[in-house]
Amino acid sequence: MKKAAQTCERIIRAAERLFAEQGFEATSLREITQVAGVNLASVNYHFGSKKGLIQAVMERYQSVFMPALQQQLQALPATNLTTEQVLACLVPPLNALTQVRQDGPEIYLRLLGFAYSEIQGHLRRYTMNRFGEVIHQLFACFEAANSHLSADTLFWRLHFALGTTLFAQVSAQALSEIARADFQEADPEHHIIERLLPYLAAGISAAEPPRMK
Amino acid sequence: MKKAAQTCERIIRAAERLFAEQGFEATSLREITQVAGVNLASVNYHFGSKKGLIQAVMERYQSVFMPALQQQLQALPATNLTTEQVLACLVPPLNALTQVRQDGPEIYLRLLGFAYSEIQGHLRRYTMNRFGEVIHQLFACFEAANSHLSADTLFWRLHFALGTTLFAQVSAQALSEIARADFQEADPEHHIIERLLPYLAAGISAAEPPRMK
DNA sequence: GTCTATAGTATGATAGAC
DNA sequence: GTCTATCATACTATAGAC
Repeated sequence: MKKAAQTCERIIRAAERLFAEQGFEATSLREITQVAGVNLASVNYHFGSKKGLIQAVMERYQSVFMPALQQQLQALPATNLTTEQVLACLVPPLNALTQVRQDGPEIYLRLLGFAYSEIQGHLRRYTMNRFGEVIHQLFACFEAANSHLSADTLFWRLHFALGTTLFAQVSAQALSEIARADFQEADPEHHIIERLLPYLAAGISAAEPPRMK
Repeated sequence: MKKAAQTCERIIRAAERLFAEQGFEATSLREITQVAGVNLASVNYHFGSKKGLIQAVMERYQSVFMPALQQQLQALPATNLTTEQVLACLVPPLNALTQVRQDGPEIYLRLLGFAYSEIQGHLRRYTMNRFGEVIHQLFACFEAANSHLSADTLFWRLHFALGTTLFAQVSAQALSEIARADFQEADPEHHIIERLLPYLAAGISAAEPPRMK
């Protein structure tokens, strides 16, 4: 039947918007099905459970983002890597998410942020199982670009950078409103990523501080 | 009666631990009262509502942290400020939170993180009303230390830095476990703040990138 | 101040008619 | 595949006895 695919898509599109706005736990199946204009029971029919729906939503983005990232990483020069170059690899895969949905890049980062801060352990496990290899490649590139740093310092800084990005996106809307009021900034959040990259690159590559005892 | 103060304190101490571990929404009054060993109804008797309890928990920390921060800021030199110096002002007030509770510094940062990412609008309003002046002083110091940056760039970067810090603390436990496994790091999370400061300082003060159109 | 009992509401999930 | 109706469960909050 044609109806099924239509219902699935309506559910997915409503769910990803609401999840990105409010987080996973704060969004109820009732809300999703109401916005989607479908019956409450259809979520469980098509996705088994709320958890299944969450994974289906993430899968749509990861399956575009991760291969695109892999491609970018492989196109990097083998020597003289810079942190800026590696960070720049993340931008095209992010922009490619517009093919999933018009505002796909923002949606995906927000979903990631909630996945990380809510204790959705199953999501982290699922991502590492499915795309662990790409993630490791990305780490290796950062290591190549930062040979002046010890492995543990780089590890922490990369997670700081991930945290900065996710947090920035989750609070992007609120911050944009404040910024607009304070500085007459017309820019919507499209350019947050441009503001972010210099900050991230400088933070990641900062000289290793003397280790105090 | 003596009983009342005891009950209040048992509730507060249980609540702040659970809130810091799981977030505000994910922690139920049932869980809190069970851990505290008091009756379910006593929360509403003593604090009026769950929202009232949340504010009482935050107030205990803010009322120590904010005056200490104000004192640090006033002791800063009037000229030649550096970003590192301003950031360093945040450390003693944070450490002072051990007087609220042994693990007060970690607890407070985690509470802040959840307050920020969950849409606890009332918390933000309450904090700005109560301590807005100190926050503005802090911003002014960062401006003085970064005259090479435009006001809007600095605004974004300070929020990035706040995000980095909160996110780092919320994921500190998970990251510490991974780090311990990967690098035989014995350090518990005590030193996260030391790892954080160089990253933050470099990110905040990074040269302004050429503005692309 | 403390307790029991319960009202009132919202959730995820499912059985069964169509 | 879709719907209605409902179950089982969890939550915040409160009334009223002690």
